[in-house]
Amino acid sequence: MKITEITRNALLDHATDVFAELGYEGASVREITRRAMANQASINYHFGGKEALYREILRLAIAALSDESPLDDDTMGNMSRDEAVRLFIRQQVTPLLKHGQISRYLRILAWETLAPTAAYSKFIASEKLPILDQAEKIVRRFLPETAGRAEIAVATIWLTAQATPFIRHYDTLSKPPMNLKIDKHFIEKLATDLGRMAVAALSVRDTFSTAH
Amino acid sequence: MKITEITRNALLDHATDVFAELGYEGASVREITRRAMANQASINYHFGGKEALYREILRLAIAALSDESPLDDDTMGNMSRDEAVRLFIRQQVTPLLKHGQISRYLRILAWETLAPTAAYSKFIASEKLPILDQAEKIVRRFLPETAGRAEIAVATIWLTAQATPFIRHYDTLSKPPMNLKIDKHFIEKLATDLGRMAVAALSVRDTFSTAH
DNA sequence: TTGAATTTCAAACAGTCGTTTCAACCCTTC
DNA sequence: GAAGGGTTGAAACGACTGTTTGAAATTCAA
Repeated sequence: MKITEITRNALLDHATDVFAELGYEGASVREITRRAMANQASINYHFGGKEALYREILRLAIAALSDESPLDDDTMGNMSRDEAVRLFIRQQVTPLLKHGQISRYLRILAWETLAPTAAYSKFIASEKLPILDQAEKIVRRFLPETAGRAEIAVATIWLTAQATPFIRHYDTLSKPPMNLKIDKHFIEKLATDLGRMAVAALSVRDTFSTAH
Repeated sequence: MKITEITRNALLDHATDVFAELGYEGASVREITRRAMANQASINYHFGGKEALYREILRLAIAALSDESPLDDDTMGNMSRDEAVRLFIRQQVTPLLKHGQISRYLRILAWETLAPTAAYSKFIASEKLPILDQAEKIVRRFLPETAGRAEIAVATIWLTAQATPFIRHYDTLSKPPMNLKIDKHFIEKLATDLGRMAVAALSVRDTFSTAH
């Protein structure tokens, strides 16, 4: 590996750390270059500035998180609605497994929900996240035909939020005093339990009409 | 009202805005004093510094959010487990109603979960939030006696997270393109639906044993 | 109204921020 | 091995940060 790529990769790696810890504004060029043992001006040379470096990391984050979407419309249509829910939940939970690899990306995106950067806004303007669309399609199969916009919106948000607390509370689970081992077995059980609970919760919305 | 209290209150009010928008680090003394139409040094004079002002706002936030906890152990023990879940959910959802009054506090606390300040750490060290305890007690009534630590932890986190996405996505719901009116009727229906779904989901954990 | 205390004000301080600069260095290629 | 472009290095720039300062203005009691 060329020496120029070494510093470039070191900058990317440590910048991901710092951005995840402190957010875009909180991360300083000096701290990133200090950890990467690179010069203070190296970011401007290799990437063209702090924001350009952040854009590159955002690109890697989106790529790493979106390369696994086994849920396309066709396969989803051929499943029962219960199976669709379970697969959707499983898809949301599995990132926990390679937490060490993508936890930094998840945390960077968490920062974006609270303090959206200009770089991120431009990003999602071009890229579209089909998660909400998928969730809405699944949810519609449980709600009655007469369901209004509000009901659909609430159920959709609810479904997309079933897995997020565990990603958010990863540290709470894995560190003292809980000390749970987040391994493949744990994820498997979590996906199974959450899937069954979600099916049960959504099924309730079907048996009784909630319209007034 | 004395003129000194006017500036003091203006500082508190606009500082709450800025802290909610930009977080503690992102909020600048100059921006706060500019909005409050006060002098740049007024924060140091009235509160003793930026951090002291933030502590005061944290104190107000905790007070505003904790004055409403109708769920003590006694009343909860006299309820059926289904009623306990529904009341717990309702308690979590109701802050949405006076969103205009406490949304800024909620957002400040959301910042704290991502970037905890020293002021906040000292705060929660003395104050304890019984929400997790309440949730765990409720959850235990649904899980089998043989349930392990992991199962209880997962279910507890799940229950506490049922209402949060709607508080987090308040803007998504109330602003275009959704434009849902978050009024008393909406909250009532949301609490009812979420409560029924949560009961259904938790009940599943009881009917079948999940132990291997 | 006078006089003392409180509050406001503009200016300056030391520190950090991202970026620019240009000489010094490394490494490839001839 | 020397030339040349690619890369690194230390220093400096202007803009921003929270805080301090001391004089000016305002408020309140006598």
